[in-house]
Amino acid sequence: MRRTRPWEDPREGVNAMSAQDAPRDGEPFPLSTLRHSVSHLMASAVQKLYPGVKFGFGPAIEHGFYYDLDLPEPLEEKDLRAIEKEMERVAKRSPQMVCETVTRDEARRRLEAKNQTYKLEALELIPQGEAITVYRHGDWEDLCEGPHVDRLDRKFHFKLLNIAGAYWRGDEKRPMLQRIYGTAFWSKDELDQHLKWLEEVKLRDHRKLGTELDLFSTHGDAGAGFVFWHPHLGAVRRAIEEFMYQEQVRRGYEFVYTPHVLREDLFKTSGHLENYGEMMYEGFGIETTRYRVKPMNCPGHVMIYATRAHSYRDLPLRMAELGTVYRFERSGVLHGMMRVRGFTQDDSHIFCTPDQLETEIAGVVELVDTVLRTFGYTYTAYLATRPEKAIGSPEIWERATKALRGAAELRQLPLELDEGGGAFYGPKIDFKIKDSLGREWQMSTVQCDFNLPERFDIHFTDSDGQQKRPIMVHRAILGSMERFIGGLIEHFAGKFPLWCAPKQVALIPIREEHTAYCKKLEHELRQDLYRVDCMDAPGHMNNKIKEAQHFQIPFMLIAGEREAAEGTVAVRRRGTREQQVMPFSEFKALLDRLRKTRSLELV
RNA sequence: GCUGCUGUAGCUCAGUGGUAGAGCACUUCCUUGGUAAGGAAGAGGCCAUGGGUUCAAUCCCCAUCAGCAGCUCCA
Repeated sequence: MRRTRPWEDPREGVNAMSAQDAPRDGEPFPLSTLRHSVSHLMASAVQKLYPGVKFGFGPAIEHGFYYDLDLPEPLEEKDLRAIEKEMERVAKRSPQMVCETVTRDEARRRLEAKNQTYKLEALELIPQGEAITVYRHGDWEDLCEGPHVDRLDRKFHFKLLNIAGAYWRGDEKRPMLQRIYGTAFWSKDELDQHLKWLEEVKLRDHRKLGTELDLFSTHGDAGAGFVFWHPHLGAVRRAIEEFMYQEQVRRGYEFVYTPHVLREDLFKTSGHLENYGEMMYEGFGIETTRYRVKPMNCPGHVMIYATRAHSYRDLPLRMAELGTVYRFERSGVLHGMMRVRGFTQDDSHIFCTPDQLETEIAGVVELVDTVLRTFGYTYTAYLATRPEKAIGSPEIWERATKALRGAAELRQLPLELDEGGGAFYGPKIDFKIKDSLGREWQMSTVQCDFNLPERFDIHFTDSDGQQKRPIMVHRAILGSMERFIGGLIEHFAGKFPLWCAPKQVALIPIREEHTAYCKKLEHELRQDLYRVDCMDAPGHMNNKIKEAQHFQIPFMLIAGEREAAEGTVAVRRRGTREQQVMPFSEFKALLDRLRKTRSLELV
């Protein structure tokens, strides 16, 4: 799953960008043009302040722009403020932007004169015969295809946001430049709104909430990239696992468990060692044999399939496992729960005949829809077709791709095309969800695989008595528990719906003598498997209310003399300050309904 | 892994070349309170780890580990 960042690369962000990109409000230029021009403005200001600077690329991106720079000294946060000031000055002093078409030789001559080595390389990237343009304002000019705004003294607002390293041309073998990210809008209001959004993103960060709500931890002492689930998040995970278990059993899945450590030879057979070896941890010996920790669950499931002969009547076989896998990730990419070295996939492999492929995929598409909607996610599906390097005959690719399309049609699922984006072993549909902050994530996936059945030489006996090759469908709905639930923390901002909330009910006695009543209710709810806390430690009621609120507990039940006498509870819903007195039985009925329907609301 | 930054109490963070502080949390006592912080006292730190520089290092330098913003790569 990939996260689309506020300053996401334009290749990823094209769709999101186009929506806000139409010129409006009498502005003759689209927002992306403004941002591209502001990146030029920034570059020229940097040039003024750091005369030796060399320039890389400086495009507009989804939420702003960046420019890559080669500077002898590392920039600091405070330097950005100085650059912003200089930008204001330059915009005032030399607002006119001019485009000039030049010959290739002329462009080269000018860049050489300024020793702009990266730009010279960029010049070589422009195909022969294409127009070469230079954009200039004041005494600063840039090799650039444009377009740009006409004047820099138009009314707009910008802010430089952060500094980071970035490889020249995105290639880790090339030098690393310094990248300054910024953003720009036509109105102050929109800029402020965007900055507020960035703040909100920060507040919801699952790592921050993870500490505040006592959800999970990672430990340098225990090793980077390994998640410790605390009781609170354990409850969330448990609820979601049960939900997934039920939904899958309903759809004919059967649950299996496979070992975490397997013979190295098995990964030779599966091809993982060859194709995925860099992601796998070193092997180790047990007696005279080499073993590996599994990076994927597929070989284990194939082992189970291969234990006996299968008839076409057995198929499809839908094998599911919450399979924990371990993969090597470079230290710099680790990120809270989102990018880790050990994680549990809600994995499944469907062994089916080519004829069953379409129906099976349609079933997965339906399951994806059910699950994602339960969490309030909307999503987009992408059909990823045959890449350059692929195994399997064109006919079978054709057939599988057709099955994917057919399944989507059956479920009335619109497909975006991701040409050549398939795995080498088969085509797939990926689902990108949109969270409550409007960010896109790659999550569910359903993939056809012709490779593993071939490698493990598994078959089934068809109705004509012939031995045939089954197709394996790999599918994950949540992806991994770590990444999914990490995303969920941010999606809900720690305010989980009742059914999967860490603690569902807090019971608060007004005075110590009301504890017995609260304890009784606690017991009753707990017998019905509710996660409930009677806050009976000595201390003030107000403090307990504050604590329950801090932990985003959906319901507080406050009980004193009146309630104990009448068998009622004073209910306070998360997010409100009002209380509502009702019979306990009525409250219990509300709970039951919210849990049963997995309601996203508390009413 | 790479570039830059960071690592001080459970959490959030001040601070200093002469062995440390705040708020919240925690403990104890007082307070029995009807809906977002009652009062008082107390405990808690080998200042990430290992080297160096220095009479002296939490502070300066180097390395390691971990984290943060990105890049590259991914569930």
